[in-house]
Order: sequence, then C-alpha cells, then structure tokens
Amino acid sequence: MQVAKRAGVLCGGFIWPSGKPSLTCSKGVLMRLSRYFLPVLKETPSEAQIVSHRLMLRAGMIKQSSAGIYSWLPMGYKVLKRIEQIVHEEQQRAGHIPMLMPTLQPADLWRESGRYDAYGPEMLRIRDRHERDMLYGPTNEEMITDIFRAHVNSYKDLPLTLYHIQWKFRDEVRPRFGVMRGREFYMKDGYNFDLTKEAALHAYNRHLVTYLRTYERMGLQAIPMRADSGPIGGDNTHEFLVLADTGESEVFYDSEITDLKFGDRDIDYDSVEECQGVLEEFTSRYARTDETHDEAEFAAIPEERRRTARGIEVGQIFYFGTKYSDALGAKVVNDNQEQVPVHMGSHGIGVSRLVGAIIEASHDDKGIIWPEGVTPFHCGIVNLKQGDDEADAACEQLYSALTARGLDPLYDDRKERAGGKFATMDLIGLPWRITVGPRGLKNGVVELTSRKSGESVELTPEAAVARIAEIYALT
RNA sequence: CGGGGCGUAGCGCAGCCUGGUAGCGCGGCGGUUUUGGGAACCGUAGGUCGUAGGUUCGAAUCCUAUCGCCCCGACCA
Repeated sequence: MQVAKRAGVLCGGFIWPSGKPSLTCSKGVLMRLSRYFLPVLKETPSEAQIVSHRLMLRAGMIKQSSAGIYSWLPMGYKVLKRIEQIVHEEQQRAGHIPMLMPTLQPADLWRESGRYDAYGPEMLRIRDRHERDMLYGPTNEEMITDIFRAHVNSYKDLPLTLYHIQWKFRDEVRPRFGVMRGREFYMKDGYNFDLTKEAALHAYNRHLVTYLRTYERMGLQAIPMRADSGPIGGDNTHEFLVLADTGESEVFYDSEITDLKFGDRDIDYDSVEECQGVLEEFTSRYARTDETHDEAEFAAIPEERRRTARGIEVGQIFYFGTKYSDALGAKVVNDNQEQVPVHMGSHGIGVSRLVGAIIEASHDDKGIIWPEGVTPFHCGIVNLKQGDDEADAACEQLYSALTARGLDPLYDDRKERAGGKFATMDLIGLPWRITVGPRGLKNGVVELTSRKSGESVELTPEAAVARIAEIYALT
C-alpha cells in the first residue's frame, strides 16, 4: 500500500488517510487569527498542575467539561487529527486495515470473556431503556473477536490485522494531568489474527516497527521497554515510553538505546527477517519500567551507560495467544480440516495522550514547541503593522503563496501590538514564524524565526516561502 | 478508595474568623495617546457568591445536607 509521505494538509481538521486536502476554506477563514477561534489565556487556570495541561489550556486547545473529560477546541482538535493521521498512514503502510467499532458495547460480550466482572469500577456501566446492561468500551478485544468469529472461518482469510481509532472510557478514580490521564481518551487499537504463534509473533514485530516509525514522525523518541501484561494477559509485551521529567513511571535503560534512530529506512513489512531484525535492534539493550526492572541485569550494564529517568507511556503492544479466541470461540479451519483457535495480539497507541506527551517533551518557558510533524499550522505570519498598506499586502501575498504550495499557515491579522502577537505565537508553538514589518519591507525582506532555536534570518518573502516549503518537503 | 483543600464576573484572586447595599487585577467593550516582545490613561458592561434547607430583622459570611473540582497516596493507556 502506497501512502504519501508528505504532511497532509488539514482544513478544519477534516482528514482521511489520502494525505490530500479534501476541500479548501472559504477565503482562508480558518487560517486568519482574527476570524479563527483561539481562546488563549494569559493566566493559568488553577486546575492545571503539569506543564502540558497548563499550556493546552492557555493555548486554547482544550476546555475541561468534567473531571478527565475535555472538549477539543479548534487548534487542539487539529493537533489531535494530525497525530491520528500519522497513525493511520503508518498502520496502512504496514497493511493494517482501518475500521470503526462503537463506543457502547453490550455487557453480554464481556460476560463471555469473563472480563465483565474482572474489570471492576473502572468500567463505566450503563443500562438502556430496556434494562439491558451496556458499557462504554475501555478496549475492544471482545468486540473485535466477535466480529471475527462471525465472518472468518478459514485459514485462507489469515493473516488479518484490523484496527480502529475511537474514543474510549475508563472511569479512573482520579483523573489528572489533563489529557494525559483523562477518563475519556482517544486511542488507536489494532488486533491481529493469525493461524500460528509464529505468524502472530511476526505481527507483533511488525507492529513494533510501525510504532517506531509513527513516533519518530511525531518528533518523539519513544523507547520500547519490556512491560507487564496487566489485565489484558499474555507473555509478550512492550510499552513505548517517551522520556520526560513529568512521566508517571520510573524507567531504567542503557544509554546506547537513545542513539538508535529508525530513520527513513524502507521496510518490507511482510518480511519476517526484516521485522525481527528491527525488533532485535531496538529491544536487545536493557530498557525496563519499574514494573519489570531487574537490578542485577541493570547492574551488568557499564556504569556510565546506566540511566534512570521518568517516562510517559504512549503505546503498548501485546501478543496474548488464544486467550480471547478460546473464550469467545474464534476458530478457523486449518488446512488439515481441524478447528483451531486463532492467535491474537492487540496494539494500542494513546492518540489523545500523545498530544500532552509531545508537549511535555517539547516546550520552554514561553510555551509549546511543536515538532513539524504534528504542528497545527505549518507557520505563523505576524503582521507587525496591521492597517499599513504595504505590510498588509506583503502578508496577503505570503499567505497566498504559502497556501498555494499546499501549506497551512496561521496569519495573525489582528490589530494587536507586536509584543502580544509574538507572545501568542510563542505560546501556541508553531515551529516557524514569518515576521512582516515596515522596517524589513523597506529593504525588501521579512524575518523567518525558528521557534525552537529562536534564530532569525532575513529573507525575501519568496525565499521565505520556498524555505518553509522545503522544510515540510512539499513542492 | 483513604487523607487534605477549594467553589465569589470569562480567567486569577480578596472579602468569611468578628453577619449589615459584593470588591481587586487581568480580560471584554467605547475612546484618546501609543505601536519590532503581553502599552498608558479615561470611561463602561458583566456576579442567582456551586445548590438546597436552616438560624437571624438581615447570610458570600454562621449551621446542616448535597453536588462539583483540585492536590497527596493506592491504581492505571
């Protein structure tokens, strides 16, 4: 499956895995700050403790609805959709098939697997008007297995990997950290079905590869660490952790692991050897969370390479064999006319959590610093003298030239003072800013500033557009 | 679920102890002067003081109940 490598252009947050814009905005309304909806806050709302939560509130990305449940305001929604888009592209690159399952599930399905009682009060239970027990799904193993058993009967239909990205709910006793540990959360979960354990382990490895590429595209280093299987069960599982001081788990690792880069390698996802090779490369060094930490093994690493840090979990992959296929009777006929339970695994990526995790990993005291792969807008245009004919015209031209190139700029066309505009741009964290003012225009130049380094260069407007386009690898 | 805290204007807070016409800063709106890193001044709008009951001549303030939110811990994608 061929998936465009270019950054998808978002308009109003509507996207689908083609990577192409499906519509254009009326007169660019969605890209002019004076007509957009970006309710930034100068002061930090008192409920927020950690930096990503504070910045998401201040940058007008989210609004809390109740504990652990949030509305995604336009700019937050854009970032969420950009992350979702990357996940879609990387899953489909590996041949995994998108679908969508409901948020509400019948309790009977969970009674079959035995998890209705096992799950406890974190499961939100609901009763409909007919007094039927329902639940707001915290995950989808039962439901996907039910779909599978209804429609798949032969080994010839395997292997199969289905995934969806959907809202889920876990009634956490104590939600906190904004979207990083909400009760309602947006998550990709995928399920593989294979005839044999070996085939299912290849699916496991293949997912590890897709995850490495996915996180790198988001500007993150997420380290696969050996994990605990928890209530999902199974004996083969890795968690992906982003290193950040505010992470909820303590992690222990060999510093060599942070030198590993997946990069732009071309992987044949059907090749058992290639996927196995990547897994070995990325998991052979010591990397554990506190749950699986082994002091003796850790001590065997040369002291100068031992690292203890904190991490945010942004994904997990499992192989759990026939646990659910046995319980729910998901069997296929093999080439020997026998009914055999399928081998399964499940694989999650916390899409909404990633928004917070990326900010935790990428910010400074002025605000967010978006990695280019997930930024809500490719660049900002700051007009320092709104109402000045020359400055207005230069901004309009820049704006048109950027959009004509398929880029998605945010034009600050408000009648604000320079300081306020700069502060807003720094807060919302667009990676590049083009500053347009009478002073530069006198010499035919605008200023291009990196949010990350703070460095500025003076360029002609045409060169600035070309430069941004080059950065985003668009033509 | 144990322990603690807080609900007063869009946001941040004071007022409560010791009951007596609800305040400050930021933000909003109008205006004047400003204009390359969150400007100054003048004016102006905006609040069932979380909710319900009680005590009292009178309750943001005291009492009771209740709802919500936050923090620490245990738990978790």
